[in-house]
Amino acid sequence: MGRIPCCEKESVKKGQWTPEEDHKLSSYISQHGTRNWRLIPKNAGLQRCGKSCRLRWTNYLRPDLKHGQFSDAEEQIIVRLHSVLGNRWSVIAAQLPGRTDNDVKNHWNTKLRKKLSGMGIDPVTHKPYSHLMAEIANTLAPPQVANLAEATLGCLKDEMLHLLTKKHIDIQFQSPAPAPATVNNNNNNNSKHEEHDDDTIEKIKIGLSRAIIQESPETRMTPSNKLPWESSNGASSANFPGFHYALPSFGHEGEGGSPWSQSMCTGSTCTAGEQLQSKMGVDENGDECSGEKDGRIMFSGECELWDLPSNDLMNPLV
DNA sequence: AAGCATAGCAACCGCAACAAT
DNA sequence: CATTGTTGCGGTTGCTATGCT
Repeated sequence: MGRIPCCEKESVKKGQWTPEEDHKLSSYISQHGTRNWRLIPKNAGLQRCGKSCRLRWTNYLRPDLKHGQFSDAEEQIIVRLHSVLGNRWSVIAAQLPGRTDNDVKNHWNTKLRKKLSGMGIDPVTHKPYSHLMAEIANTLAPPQVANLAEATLGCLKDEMLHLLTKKHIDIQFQSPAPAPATVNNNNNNNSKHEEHDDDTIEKIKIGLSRAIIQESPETRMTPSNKLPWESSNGASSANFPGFHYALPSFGHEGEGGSPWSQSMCTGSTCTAGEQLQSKMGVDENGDECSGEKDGRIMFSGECELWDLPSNDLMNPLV
């Protein structure tokens, strides 16, 4: 039972396409168009699944495709749109002429995600890791913070180390620190890798403690200050010329809801309703928030998180 | 020079949305 | 309105090229 297959699997070829197959598909489509992908391989004399033909055409053979490197401008658009739309690659690709969703997705996964991480920005939420940690600490009760921090550090250790290093915070051990009280106390099968992880996490803990001491709450994250994850030589802005995250200020008191919930509408976690509210120019309370301002489309519930010139958009966002 | 690790890219798979009947 | 077929999308895998030890 179940769904019928899109083609007879046993008589269908898989894997890399040959130039001959490409030629057959291209010439067939140039004559007959792309109506009914199921019939195209049969009529074009190809031992391929219709789905495979469609993919090959849309991702590689289409004459309007660009095949070269992504430009800085294209990268900026991807990062900006990803911060609002999340992994909606087709919508993002629609703003980049000649690029496919597969191209954009691959470029994100292989380059941009790492680039952002290297800048100390979480590629999922597009918020600096330091913000995330501070927001967690602000939101949770102390015992929860401790548990969550322990778990989070394991996942984010590389990015955290990078961030602390960039901030010139000494993360070397000065005296042997006591081993963290983790659940992993199996004394016989501790691999070298696990020891290294424990060391790394311990270093991060120390670095974070020093970071907190070095930066009083009054001096951090004020919008007029230099962005906290920018290196002193401005390397981050050099990576994305003209790219700018206008950070929301840290609201500790006197604001409705946590800073976390207020600024969450920036990535894949954003609900469709929230995105729509953003696009419609209202925030969750119905107050005017985003929309078009001075010829620039403003996104996100914070109004400031990022902005994009409206003529940058090739196609209306769905 | 050989072996291994990593990055980049092309392609596949399963699911969901949409259209036609 | 229900069913069936088609298309589109996003996640994932696997292959190849390149770099490193």
